[in-house]
Amino acid sequence: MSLEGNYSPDEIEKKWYSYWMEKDYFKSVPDDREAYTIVIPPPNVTGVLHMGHMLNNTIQDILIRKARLEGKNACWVPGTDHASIATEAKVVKMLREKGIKKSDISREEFLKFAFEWKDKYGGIILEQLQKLGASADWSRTRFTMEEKLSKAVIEVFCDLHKKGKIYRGLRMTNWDPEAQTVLSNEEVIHTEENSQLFHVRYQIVDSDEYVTIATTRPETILGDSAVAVNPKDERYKHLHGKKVIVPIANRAVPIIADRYVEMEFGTGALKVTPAHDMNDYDIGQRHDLETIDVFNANGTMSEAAGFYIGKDRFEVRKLIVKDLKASGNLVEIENYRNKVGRSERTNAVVESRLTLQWFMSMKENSKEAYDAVNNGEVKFFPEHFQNMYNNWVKEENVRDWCISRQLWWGQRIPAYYIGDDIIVAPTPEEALQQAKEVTGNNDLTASDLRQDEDVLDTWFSSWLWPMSVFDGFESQEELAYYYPTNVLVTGWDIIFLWVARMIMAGYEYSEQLLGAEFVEKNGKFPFADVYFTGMVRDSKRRKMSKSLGNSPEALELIERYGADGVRFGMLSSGAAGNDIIFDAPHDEKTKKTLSESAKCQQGLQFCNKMWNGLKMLRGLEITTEKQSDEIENINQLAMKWIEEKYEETLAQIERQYETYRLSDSLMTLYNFIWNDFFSEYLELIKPAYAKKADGENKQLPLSQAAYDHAIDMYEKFMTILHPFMPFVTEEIWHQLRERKAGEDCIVSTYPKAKAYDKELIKKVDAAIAVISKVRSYRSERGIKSHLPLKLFIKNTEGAQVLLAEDGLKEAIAKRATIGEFTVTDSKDIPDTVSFVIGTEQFFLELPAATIDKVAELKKAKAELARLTGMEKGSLSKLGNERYVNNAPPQVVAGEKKKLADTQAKIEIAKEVIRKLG
RNA sequence: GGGCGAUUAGCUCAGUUGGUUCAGAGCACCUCGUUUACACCGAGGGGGUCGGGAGUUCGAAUCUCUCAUCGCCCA
Repeated sequence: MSLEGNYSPDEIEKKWYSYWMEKDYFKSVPDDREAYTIVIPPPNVTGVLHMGHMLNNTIQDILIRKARLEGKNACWVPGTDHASIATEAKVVKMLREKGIKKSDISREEFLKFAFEWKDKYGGIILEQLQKLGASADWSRTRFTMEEKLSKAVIEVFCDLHKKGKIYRGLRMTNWDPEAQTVLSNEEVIHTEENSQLFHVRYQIVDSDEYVTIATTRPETILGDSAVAVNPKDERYKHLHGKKVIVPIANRAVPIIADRYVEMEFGTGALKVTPAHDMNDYDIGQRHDLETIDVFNANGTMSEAAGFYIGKDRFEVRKLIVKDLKASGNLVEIENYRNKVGRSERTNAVVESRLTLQWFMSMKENSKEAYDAVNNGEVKFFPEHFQNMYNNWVKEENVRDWCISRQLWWGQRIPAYYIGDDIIVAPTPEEALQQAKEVTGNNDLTASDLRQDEDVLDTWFSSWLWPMSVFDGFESQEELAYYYPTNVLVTGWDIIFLWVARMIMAGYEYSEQLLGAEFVEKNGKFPFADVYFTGMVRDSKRRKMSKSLGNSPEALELIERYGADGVRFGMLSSGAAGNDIIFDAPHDEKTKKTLSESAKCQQGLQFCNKMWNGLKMLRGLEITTEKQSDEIENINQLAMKWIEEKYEETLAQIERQYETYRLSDSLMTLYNFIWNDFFSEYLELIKPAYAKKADGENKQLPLSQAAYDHAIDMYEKFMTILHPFMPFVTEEIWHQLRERKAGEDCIVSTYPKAKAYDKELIKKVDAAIAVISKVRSYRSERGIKSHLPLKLFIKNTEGAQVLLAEDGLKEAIAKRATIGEFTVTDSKDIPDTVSFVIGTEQFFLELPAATIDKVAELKKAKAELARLTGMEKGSLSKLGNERYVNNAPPQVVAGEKKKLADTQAKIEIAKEVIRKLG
């Protein structure tokens, strides 16, 4: 690969990814090393890569790559989720396009189509993750509905049933009329929507009087069984026990008194529809009311409604309003905002419906899950998600988990019915055997048993993921090595759907599978840490989604900026746990979000910067001859300093990793590489140009020692940066020097942080400040950067200490273009301006015409005022006994030092003013 | 209705148990520079009463209370 031109990621990324795959670097098999394990949050099998995946998987990849570099046995298990509702919906749609109706084919035929579909489109998202650089062990790719994992799900169902934790019952449930299945509470998204509140009057039986109720759902009037008022409500006391006529339906229903009714809401009278509202159902139970289900499964009006039969519920809302108006029973329509529950998957408005379903009791498991997080066995990052978690999982709030779904795509519930008996068994054969025992009839055959038609909730398979991907339910060999996993990286939106339930499964099964001794030693939890990523949002803070069209195309971003650039962009967009605002611009004309990003661009520019730095180093002439003392001194200082800076950076990054502050780590590293390594270090060692005898301007050579050192440093931070930007680092790693087989950045050694020399760093910081000050004067006065200037430093103890550092003086001279740099005892040097760095005073000689005495005086006076204020503050603090006695000694000592420094600076400022004025 | 979180520079955000110059970073912006790695660059610069108010403290961006605005979770 030539080093010409700018860095172009495309080819390089392809090359290294296939190289890593060939070398099997992502593969993990149990050995005697420490394991570092992450299981992927399995994306939907038919999904395509979106911004959320990129963020999430970038973070997982960083953690895995770092662990690998640290010599751990890093194992990242990829896979996909069968996503029953979403996938079934897609397959149904695909079949419809082929002219096939789901109702016309058998379960077996449907599943055949579904598996064909899955085989065709199922792997796409995983291939896309590879483009991002994900170093998952692809040989371990799992699927929640594959045979082994399904077997585990069925076993778990039977086991929990045996333990009495799974039961079947008739409950008010959430019904998705589009998918035509029941949903768990967690799959219903409640949002505020604009709607209307209809005031409808019901006539009192045998009276001219009416009672007016307010409802957002007039179409359910046909299912009314009562009108309820608050018992304390004076307005309606005279109506208790009377009856009213339900409009349209023309049925008489009782007026009942129930404390649930809020007197202030609407008219204070509530229509009660036990079949279609959770609260109404409860009222119905209390008052023994009739339950009239007026909807069919698909959300159209049922026979029981008696009117509008077969029409959709929202169409009926309009019709019924019209009819109510015509009969004079519509009193008022009020605009209103109310919470509407929609299906997470189909976005259909969810109906409450009384259905017979399978549930899992949450009582015991939720308590364990609560304790796990609250006693610190499982740690959340950021911590505050613990509050949200506790709120859901605590005993008084948690509700039983509805686990059956009226779908075909999923694990079929292993429950078999014969007469009134329910047999739960892992296989039909075992079910038959049990049925014979239960009924006492030995002549039963398989056809006498009817298996439950429903499948299990997708999450009922994903909650086992950290165990089932290691085949933990059939053999414990791998599980014992990889379990518990180290960290789970996921979005906070599935904290209840998934995270809480995996914790429950961990506590339910780890001991059962691995034994008491194992869990005693290693813990029952499925993961030690949970890193919650934020949601990726657009500039209006809306969640990025396909339907809104507000998301850039993930793959286009990778094409444009390279995976490294995109990883950089994702990471620098926001801190852990916070939602991240992704800065993709908007095309005003087409209203579309462009697949562009300034932050990803910055990432690509960073790659380019490193690329060009390498180019420069490689282009230098190298010599083994001894250089001038001046050059040797500068090089020595630069080398010493960058090593200390490197150690400082490393220590900082390590601290940030511990709390998963990965964006901070990347920025720390970015600053080190760009500012310290390139802008300071490399500029310090870079040889100057000199006129040769023939008049040609030629760059001097660089000493071999300095070159080798630069390459060493470069190599070191390639390893540190590798987890964040794997491709560019691997490429540069190989460009830095000839490599033997297997000597690759991805498997290089991550260094351990060491102590570093803070004093040296401070001294060089001061030197950099001097250089910056000189340049600032040049910039203000329009003095060319290559015109040498004279610089003086006042001879003090501090100055001696500073200049005792070999090379420091020369370094300042080189970087600030100082012709003469002299230590002076004089207080007054003509044609100079004076400035203070730290506590040292410097005088910079400038062309007389460029010195503005008035401005200098003004500056000096302002400085004096600032310093005097600071002195006053320090004096009052130190004069305060309570401060001196209460504040920690090092703080007081610091304050004393600050005062002394301030006072020294005040003297200098006064001196400067005296001279000028 | 119950709960959680946020409010710091034009934008996106840090600020680690209250304490050394703590008011920061990146981007954006302004000025200058086409010097020989990189204009996807270099040098320099401007910019915030830390949402308002009160309190605790020797000391508050940080702790407490309160108000305001915004976001989220669960009913």
